[in-house]
Amino acid sequence: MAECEELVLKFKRHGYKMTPQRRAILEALILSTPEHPTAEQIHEAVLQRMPDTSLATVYNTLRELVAVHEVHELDLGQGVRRYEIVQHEHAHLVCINCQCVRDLSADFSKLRDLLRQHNGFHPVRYDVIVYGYCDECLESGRVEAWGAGRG
Amino acid sequence: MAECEELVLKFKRHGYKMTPQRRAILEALILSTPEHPTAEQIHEAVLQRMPDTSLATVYNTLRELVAVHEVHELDLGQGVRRYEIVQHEHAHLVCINCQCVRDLSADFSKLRDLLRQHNGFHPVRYDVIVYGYCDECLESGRVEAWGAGRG
DNA sequence: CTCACTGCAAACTATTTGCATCGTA
DNA sequence: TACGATGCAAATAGTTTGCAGTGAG
Repeated sequence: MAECEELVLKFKRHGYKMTPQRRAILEALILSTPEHPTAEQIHEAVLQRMPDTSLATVYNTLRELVAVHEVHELDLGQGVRRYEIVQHEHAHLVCINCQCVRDLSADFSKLRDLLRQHNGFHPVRYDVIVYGYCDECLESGRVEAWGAGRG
Repeated sequence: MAECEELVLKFKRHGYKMTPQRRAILEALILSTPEHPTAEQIHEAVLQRMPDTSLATVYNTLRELVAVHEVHELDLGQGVRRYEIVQHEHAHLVCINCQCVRDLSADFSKLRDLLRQHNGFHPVRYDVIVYGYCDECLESGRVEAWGAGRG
């Protein structure tokens, strides 16, 4: 897995030591990035290879990866943070029924233009989240009151 | 405050009883919406008029307001939820230094178009967050390493 | 007069931290 | 070998919940 070695090198380049736990965390992260895993989910994946790894180590490593801008921490309004390897610009589609998360390629040029005009704020990062229902939920009838909208 | 009576009526219309605590919460929410207050901040404001109001009541009322779509709950990646009265479509500008939050009027038509093409997801709500630095922070020199970006 | 709402305190959940031990560079 | 990384358990912070008493409709 070339992608993994790349990430390992980047990590070392920042002065961090490479341990088996950290390598397992990086691998789990790469393999599960499309699912936008939580720290817990990464921990579960890591446990299969390194049964004694603690959740605290996962959190610590993730914090370091975020600090060196190799990983994005996502707050998608679910009360849990999710993580993804830094990649091309995209929006997140969050299903408010099954909580799954998908990517949607999109460029934020219009938003950037708007901010360029609107003096007074200096953007660093964009987070575009769309809440709604995924097809799987709608088709399987798991969403009851879809369309009614009464609380 | 006409806006407040309107909200009170909407709230009653959903079958909820109106209590002095709830009225104070609605008023605090209307007055402080531009600041995108947290539950704590709303609680503090409410305490000035109703000194015995509990934080739990604030949370409960906010949950109900969110359920009937009168209020939006915002998760801006700060570890706290913020609240705002539902209003016109806009993006949020979040200062990663002082944590202040501003609105930016913007329409999400391009994003909607993109989603219409991209079958497989049924949008309900859009959340556009821009993280960066506000002018106040940059001008006052409160941001040290601005531009360097080294962790 | 009833049942939804309240305050309080305890529970919960996600995340962080302190500390003694371990292992990479 | 030295010092950063680890596991564990305890601490923290935001939010939710259970319960007995209160008050809006």
